[in-house]
Amino acid sequence: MPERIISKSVIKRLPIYLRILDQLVQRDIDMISSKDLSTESGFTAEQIRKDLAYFGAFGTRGAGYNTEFLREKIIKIIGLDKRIETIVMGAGNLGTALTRYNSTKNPYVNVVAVFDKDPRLVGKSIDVIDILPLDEAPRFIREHNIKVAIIAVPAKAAQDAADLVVKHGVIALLNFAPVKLNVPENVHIHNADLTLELQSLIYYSSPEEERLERLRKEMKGGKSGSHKSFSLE
Amino acid sequence: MPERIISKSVIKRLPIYLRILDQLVQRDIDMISSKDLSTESGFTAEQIRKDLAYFGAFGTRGAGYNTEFLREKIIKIIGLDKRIETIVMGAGNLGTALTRYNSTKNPYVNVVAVFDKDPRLVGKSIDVIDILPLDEAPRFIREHNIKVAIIAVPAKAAQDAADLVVKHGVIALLNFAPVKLNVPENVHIHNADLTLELQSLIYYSSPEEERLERLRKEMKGGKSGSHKSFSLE
DNA sequence: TAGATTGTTAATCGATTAACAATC
DNA sequence: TAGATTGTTAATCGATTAACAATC
Repeated sequence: MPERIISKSVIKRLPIYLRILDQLVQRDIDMISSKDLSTESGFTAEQIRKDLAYFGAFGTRGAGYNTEFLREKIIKIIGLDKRIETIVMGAGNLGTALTRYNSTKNPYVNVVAVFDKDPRLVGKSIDVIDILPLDEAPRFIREHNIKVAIIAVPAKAAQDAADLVVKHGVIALLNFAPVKLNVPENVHIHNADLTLELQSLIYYSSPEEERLERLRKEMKGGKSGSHKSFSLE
Repeated sequence: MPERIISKSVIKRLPIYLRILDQLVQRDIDMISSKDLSTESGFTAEQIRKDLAYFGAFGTRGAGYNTEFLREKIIKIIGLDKRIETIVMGAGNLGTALTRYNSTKNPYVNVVAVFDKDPRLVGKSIDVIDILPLDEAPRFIREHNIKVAIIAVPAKAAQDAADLVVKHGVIALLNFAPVKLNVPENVHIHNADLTLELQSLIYYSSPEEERLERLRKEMKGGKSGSHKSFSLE
């Protein structure tokens, strides 16, 4: 049943496998077992085999996976076989960092333009990528058939930026603004809210015992006073 | 049983609830139901109630949650009640963006120093935050009792940067470098690999039918030729 | 053939959703 | 009291892990 929908968790692991395969191919290693992929990726060998098996039988029993072959397969599965062109909304520090990185070091995705509303930035460029005014975005998106955009504008401007690009054909957004964006349901959003990441990390920044002690204390303070879950057991 | 370990998925949602509560408190709204929290956050009301119930009974039946009270609780649960000081390794565009954002707009976490090995950057500052040379990091981490660090250096330098900060007391890392970091098991890592985010988003950047068509084609090309999962059913 | 490793099915685990009694 | 909404238990769903037959 190829028409089964593949879960997001599986899709999220594919680029990790791909990166490892890139390195293996580069080092002229041409076979790898799920066990070795496990060591490299941190996922279990069983999970890796299962993930790959959703898409076909790409390995050879007794031998493992041919790195070049598997790499090509994953590239095609994700849809990275044609060079993907994307745009960045916002030419601040974050937009600049993302543009720089993805116009040189990302082998599969290319930033082809950056848009900003600040007239002092417009006309400049980030490496060889031009910073264009916001109102040129519609035409650019259409002409280049842009499907993916990165939102790196301030929170207040994020919904407008999203609306603008979606209106002209973008259907996948990587959102760095700390807001929940509302988009039509055919549009996919990945939120990369760095503040949230950092805050949830704080939870783990004290030693285990301290954390549990803190929780125990907080639970005691429950709204309705004493409560059965405080029992020592 | 307060000593039960709380799952990562729950912890990841807490900062989202917190942000909403921040806004509600600011707007002087003092009660909110799980239903309304659901609308704001996108999670189901049941899930929100369940998440909160792990930590205690913070609501009032028939009425909902007191925003200020719940906000305080979540702050204490995450451990954001004392102002958290963090450092950024790497003063490139990404490091600069993260420093800027988290020294002004993040209400709970503060970047207090940035480290870079480039002598041309050292001595400068990002807003009011000094860029310090790498070899001052050990002393700084100890003196300020830094527990959280953000890795924003190039891939090649990331493991060294992680080793350095961990050696001197850091136990939580937010890693932006596109590499798997090896750390002792008491150290927590959140990976925020923007390249991977972008690549997995590409999977969703073509319309559903096209995606399935692509998969069907790829499966046909399985290593070992024809294979039972290609059947039309 | 013997050894290795895949692909797949079954078992387990964990997280989400549904339902509802408790209670404000 | 009646209406609303929580907190909690039970049911479902989905994802991971284990086991092993298939096969290179």
